[in-house]
Amino acid sequence: MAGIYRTKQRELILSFLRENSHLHLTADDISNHFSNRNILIGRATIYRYLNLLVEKNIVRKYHLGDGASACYQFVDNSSRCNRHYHLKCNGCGKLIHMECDDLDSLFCHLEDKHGFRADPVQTVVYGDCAECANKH
Amino acid sequence: MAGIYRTKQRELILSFLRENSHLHLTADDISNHFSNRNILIGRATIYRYLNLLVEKNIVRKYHLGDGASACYQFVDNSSRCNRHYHLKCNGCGKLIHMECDDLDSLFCHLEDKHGFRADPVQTVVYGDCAECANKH
DNA sequence: TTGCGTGCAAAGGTTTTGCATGGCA
DNA sequence: TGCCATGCAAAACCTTTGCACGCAA
Repeated sequence: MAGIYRTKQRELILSFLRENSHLHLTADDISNHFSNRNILIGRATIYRYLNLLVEKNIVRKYHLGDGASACYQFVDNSSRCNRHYHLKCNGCGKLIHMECDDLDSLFCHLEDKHGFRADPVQTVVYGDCAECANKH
Repeated sequence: MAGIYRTKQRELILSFLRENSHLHLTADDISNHFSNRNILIGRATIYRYLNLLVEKNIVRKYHLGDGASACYQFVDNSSRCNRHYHLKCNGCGKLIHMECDDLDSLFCHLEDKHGFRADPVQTVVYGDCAECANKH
């Protein structure tokens, strides 16, 4: 059985994720955040705890773009991040958080008509943002 | 200038991708396919050629799910794979290729109203398929 | 013949694992 | 005290790079 002890490191990591629940953080971001403040948390601890949190559905794991490293995001059920959608621009790499009723209804449609319960938090739409699309 | 020579290896890799344009293949899949047939193609060659093909928009690169390795898919402009959408089930891992007019209009909406030119080929919707959703 | 393409090996970056130690309950 | 969690280092994994050789044009 894992995840039953409350430790300093876990509190710190979880707080950091919670305070940045609007962002997609890499394991590296988390590691750097603490090493910059001279707080020592081993990378292994970070990875182990992140995997635990993903299993418990407390954080979400993404692979954004071609980058090799995974991103993690706190799942805040009370925030709007559950109600908006993520668009990732191939041109500038920008991640857009967008609220849109049409997208809401689309996800309902997928569930009602196709039986697929899509997860807006986890899904990322790739393409080109307005600025980058104009350049082409 | 790269990609100007026609070699045996490139023909083999491209044929394999084209014949499996409905699948998302990893570099490992490609490597294994040939090594199983005692055809020697170095991994470096595979990666270099795949990157070349991605640059030329002949294949698409994905990161599906939590897996660490990237997937590649031949872009067949004459097939329907350009007109349908990909749903990935978190439960069973199944990749669903779905055609849907509502999704078509959504992508138009994103471009018309939000200026975001979404790429349906590259975008994957995550969630639970009908079967897996019922289990919960 | 020229110069790109290849294979091998080594290096690079990210994530996982083994092990002894440390710390929560 | 028992057992999980931690940190370190090493390993595992995927991908890229350097280099000498091979091969297409």
